[in-house]
Amino acid sequence: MQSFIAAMPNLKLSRNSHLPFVFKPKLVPASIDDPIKLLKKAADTKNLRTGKTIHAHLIVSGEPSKSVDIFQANSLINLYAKCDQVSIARHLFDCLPKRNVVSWSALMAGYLHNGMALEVLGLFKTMVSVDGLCPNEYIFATIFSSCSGSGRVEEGKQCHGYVLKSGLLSYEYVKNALVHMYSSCSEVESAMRVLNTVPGGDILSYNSVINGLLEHGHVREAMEMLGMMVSQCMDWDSVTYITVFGLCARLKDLRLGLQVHGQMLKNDIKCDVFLSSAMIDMYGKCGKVSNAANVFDRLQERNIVSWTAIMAAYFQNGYFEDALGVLSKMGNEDILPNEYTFAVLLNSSAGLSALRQGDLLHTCVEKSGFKDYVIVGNALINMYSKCGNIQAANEVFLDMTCRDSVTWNAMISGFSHHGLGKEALNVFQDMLAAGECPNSITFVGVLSACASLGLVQEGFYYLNQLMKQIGIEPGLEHHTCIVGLLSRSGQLDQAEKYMRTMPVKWDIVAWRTLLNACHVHRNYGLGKQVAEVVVRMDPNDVGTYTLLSNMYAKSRRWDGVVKIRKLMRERNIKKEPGVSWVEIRNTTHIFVSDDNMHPESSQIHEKVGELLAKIKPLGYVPDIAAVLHDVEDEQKEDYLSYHSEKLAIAYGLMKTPTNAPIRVIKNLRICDDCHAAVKLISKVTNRLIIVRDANRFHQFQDGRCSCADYW
DNA sequence: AGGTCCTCGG
Repeated sequence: MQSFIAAMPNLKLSRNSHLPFVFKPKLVPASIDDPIKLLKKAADTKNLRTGKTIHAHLIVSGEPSKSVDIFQANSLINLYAKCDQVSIARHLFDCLPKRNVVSWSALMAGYLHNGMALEVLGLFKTMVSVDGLCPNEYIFATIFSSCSGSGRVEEGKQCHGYVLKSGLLSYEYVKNALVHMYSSCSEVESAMRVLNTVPGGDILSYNSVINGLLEHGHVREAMEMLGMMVSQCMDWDSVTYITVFGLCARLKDLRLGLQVHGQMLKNDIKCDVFLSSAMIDMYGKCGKVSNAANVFDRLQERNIVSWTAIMAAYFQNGYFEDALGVLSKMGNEDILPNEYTFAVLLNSSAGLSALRQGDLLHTCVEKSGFKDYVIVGNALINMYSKCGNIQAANEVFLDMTCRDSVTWNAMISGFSHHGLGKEALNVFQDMLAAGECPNSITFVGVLSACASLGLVQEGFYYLNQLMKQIGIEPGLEHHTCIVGLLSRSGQLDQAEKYMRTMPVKWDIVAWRTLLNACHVHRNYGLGKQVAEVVVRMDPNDVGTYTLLSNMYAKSRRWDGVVKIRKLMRERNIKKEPGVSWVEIRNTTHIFVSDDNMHPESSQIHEKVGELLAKIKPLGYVPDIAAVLHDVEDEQKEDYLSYHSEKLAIAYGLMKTPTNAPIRVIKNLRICDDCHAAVKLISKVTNRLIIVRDANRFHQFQDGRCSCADYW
């Protein structure tokens, strides 16, 4: 095998490995009985070192005059292909004087495993047209799989015809691969036709079809398929369990999930990293974090996917700190995050509005080279947007080389939440120009943008014309946007009429939108009626009582205020205290209205007094009507000064450089008085102040707010 | 001597 040996480029063992065996003969038996068998074993266990040693042995012991042993050559190609050394496999292949079908199939499988599906299709053409070889069932299994990987259904369909005529479709491997090709290329009908009309086939085909259905959102059909599979009494393999757990996760069907878990234990299925991750995911999506943590804690073997799955389970159930905490535990075991991990971490930071944490993660993303993954870019946009830094979100957006619909939606709704309707609509225009198809989420952002700009006609145009054209059925959330749109422009009666006449099953969010509008437009008559509806829908919602009591107070109906307080006492509803927080360097400072817990409390109060004195000449009048009537008049102003957001902003002004923006997060809606005060504070201090309240973002700058006094 | 299915984000 002389030419073959000479062609072998990478034979010298890696720098830190042992010297070639000729100097250490005891490492390898003097003669190898069955090198083919050993090479197969090395390939199957991905043991490149052993494989190379055997290769070396073959070179040294080979008779120079002997011609190439095709069996040995194929085994070597297989070895390097399996060990992710495709270029070496290719080199050996190219140097072969003669190749057979096995040589081709081994090499093709190597390319396929390295994600180079198109290369496989090219090889196939050469094999047939140049070498004139006849493809067999092995080749077609690989070809169909390559078609799945590259989305080349047309080539796959031609091969489908061939395997049908030649009878190769009777091989289960071929049939499974074909079914999988159709399933993954969203031709599920064809997949089911092959599955049902060609005799034979096994559990793998069912796995493929159910997965294909799930991936394209046909959950009901996937469930039906599961039923058919169960009725055929097939033995499930571990992929079936993974598939069915995926189905449970999608349906959030905990009962089925537990049942399948039980069956899995009974049947003594080996739980590998794939299966355990699917289980963690299922429990997470079904809201059972404790079960997910249980599965995770018992794992013998964990990989990055297991870690990301448990992290995601915490995140999806609102345990953002726990999700972030997983990162350091991972670090202890020297596991490095990947793009999915970063996406979960960034979204957890977004959930906490932890800008500092998000910034740190952004740095890690840049350093570790994951910044160009779409899911990471999307998560960065989401994080910056939810943490109140919409400019940074936009920078990430503009910097992205590859965008998907989630990217566009994140930017549109980000601008909308920040009250930047114009920017949101511009991004929407760019999205259309870029050829990205909007979906129903896009239109929620677009309609909210119309609302914040008061573009009533445009809003209706998007709802009735454009959405129809694209084929998106308006849902509850779109109709709610219309309620907001009408309300915002002051057409409260129209909004109320829209809710009364449209055949929509309105939820509490829609009613609250109308209620808010009544509050902002001081239409307390309608407001009180709407509030009654909201209270009936959720008797425990503190916000509604607060709003209602506020409306009574503003219309000086103290009897109403008393009534509401009595109602709240009876129903044992406690008023949630106002809490605001602000991040200064590495620390989050928390302020609760009316308390003096902060160590610098007296300086802060002094600062608030100073600020209020500065803005009074600009027209600030404390809104004492908003304060409950049983408080002494001279105390009312004090009450207002100690609102948590005022304390947090004052502290931010004390502790940050003069040009730094201040970001405050508040648990409740910002009150009228604070809103008016902060506008003027932004003017006298010349600062950008961003407040995220329970509903939205307020960007205060130069005496104005991005919400245009509507929130 | 060679081949197929699967887990983590919105």
